[in-house]
Amino acid sequence: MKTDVIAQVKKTILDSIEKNIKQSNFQIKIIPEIILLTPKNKSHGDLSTNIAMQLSRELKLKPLDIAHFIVDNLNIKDSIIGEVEMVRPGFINFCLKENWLYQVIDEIREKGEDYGKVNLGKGKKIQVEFVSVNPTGPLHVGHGKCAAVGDALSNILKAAGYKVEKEYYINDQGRQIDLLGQSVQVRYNNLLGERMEFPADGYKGEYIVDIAKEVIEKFQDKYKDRDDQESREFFKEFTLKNILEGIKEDLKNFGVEFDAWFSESSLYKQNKLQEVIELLQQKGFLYKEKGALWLKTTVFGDEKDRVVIRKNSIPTYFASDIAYHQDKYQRGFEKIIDIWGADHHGYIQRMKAAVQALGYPEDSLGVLIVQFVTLIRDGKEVGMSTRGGEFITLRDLIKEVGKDVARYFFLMRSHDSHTEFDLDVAKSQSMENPVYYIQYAYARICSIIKKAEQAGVKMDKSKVIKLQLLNQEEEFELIKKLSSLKEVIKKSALTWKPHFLTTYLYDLASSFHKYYTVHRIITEDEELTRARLILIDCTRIVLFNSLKILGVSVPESM
RNA sequence: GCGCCCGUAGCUCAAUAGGAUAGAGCAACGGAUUUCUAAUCCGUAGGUUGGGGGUUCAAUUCCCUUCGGGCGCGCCA
Repeated sequence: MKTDVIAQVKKTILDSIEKNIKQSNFQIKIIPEIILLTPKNKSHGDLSTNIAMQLSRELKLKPLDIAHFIVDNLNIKDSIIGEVEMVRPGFINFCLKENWLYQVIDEIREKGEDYGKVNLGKGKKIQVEFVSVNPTGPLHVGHGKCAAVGDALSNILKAAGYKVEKEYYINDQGRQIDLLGQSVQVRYNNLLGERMEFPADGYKGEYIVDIAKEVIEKFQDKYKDRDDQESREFFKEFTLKNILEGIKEDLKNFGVEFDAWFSESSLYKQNKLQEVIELLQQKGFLYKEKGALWLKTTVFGDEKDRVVIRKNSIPTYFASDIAYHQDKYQRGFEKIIDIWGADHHGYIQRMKAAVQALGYPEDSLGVLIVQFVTLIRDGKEVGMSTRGGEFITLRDLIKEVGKDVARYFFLMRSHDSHTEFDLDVAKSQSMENPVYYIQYAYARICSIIKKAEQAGVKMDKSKVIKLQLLNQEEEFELIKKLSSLKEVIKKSALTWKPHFLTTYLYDLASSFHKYYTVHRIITEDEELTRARLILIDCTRIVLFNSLKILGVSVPESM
């Protein structure tokens, strides 16, 4: 089994440095974590550490002197490590012999679809809950960004060795749902010529009328001019089901599949809410005031205490959420990630407080805030107000630009910065569009491999490949890029930022395109051709694995 | 008023868990194709990282302050 070359070299170096420091006369309490990273400037070597500078303050010595001591006593017997040098402030840089790059190729060939996986999570159970839009209307583009981020992050965490479950929480309960049912009921009656007053804060969207029309199609005037319990229940359920199906379908078309759909009303049916209130009562975090029941969230740093049961004895949304989160922990998740839109950020503190009141550590719950999306058309902002009439749903967006482009655009920037989504760029099949740029690299590789096969050069595992023939600058660059996938996955998983992977993919595609332009893959020299084919096939594998994580498809021809 | 996020090239954004000369794309200008897909590649130009302090050997990154933009501050969800 080919193992991770870089990881091995790192270990060798780290062990030696650490041993070295320990054996010295240095008076240090705790040795800081020694970090080896890849310098952006290649004249600084393949790996670099800043440990000498980190130690300099405590030791009151010049960083360069410390670096000298470390390097002089370095005992590294790894054939792959070449030169070691010290530079200005106190960096220690390691140059590796070119051999290591060929080992990367071997590793990729051997691991194939598993290349890029790391065991950071060690099987830890983690839940990612996202989208969770109230089922009172269709998904809009902002929800699409949450969906893309949540889905990609889940895939990244899986690749990083966590056991991940994706969940959607359905608020299928309470006043808003009653109101939703009523809205359709009134529209239904209106369509049938009945005069019935529309609820004051009812849902006014056109989709409500569409649902009413569907009721007519299926049930004609069966519920006409009725306002009894049965008809109300009927409209509520019909509408809920209808909208939820739409949401599920939209998400499916967007490439997002959830492992679980969790219904709020199930919490009530199973008495979970009552249980959690009693638990909090026992723990002494609840008190009565002004006829309502309050949770002492201020104990855990919230601005003010929050109501869980209203004066009218109806629980708040917050109460359901507490019960819901308790249920998550009871299902054995060690870590919970909630992904919310930016308009909910004010909710983080109270949710974290609730989790702590339940007895779980603060950082067991992580909340990821996804900033808003602005759509641009013809250089102008597209109004997103529901009333404005220009409202664009996720479904519209997918229809207009396609799933791949939509997903990529949502993932190419950091989730905590606003996304400016230019529809014209997204639709252009040109170099402006980064999605095509990356997919094109993949298609190009597939095309070359096919061509080589037709010419009789097949990638044969049994043949000995002379990887040493890969000695061009562009080839080294490309292999180095290939080697850094694992670091990228690791970083994305630790910071919960999928955009690191997106950026990486673009760079990788760029390295390949450059290589392609300068060198021919299929040459007169069969051995060279074989070596180069292996290289681009490895590139294909890495592109494939990364695009799969992002949920963007891989076309073999374009 | 209080809290959170953001401010980097003309525009949209990056910047490895504080690191070395702040990088891409678009737009502008100039080049490359008898070649495995030009949806590509190369070059030029473009910056006081909003302003001002501080911490550090080292700050776009951390702290304080100020300005500008977004969002949130219900017994709504």
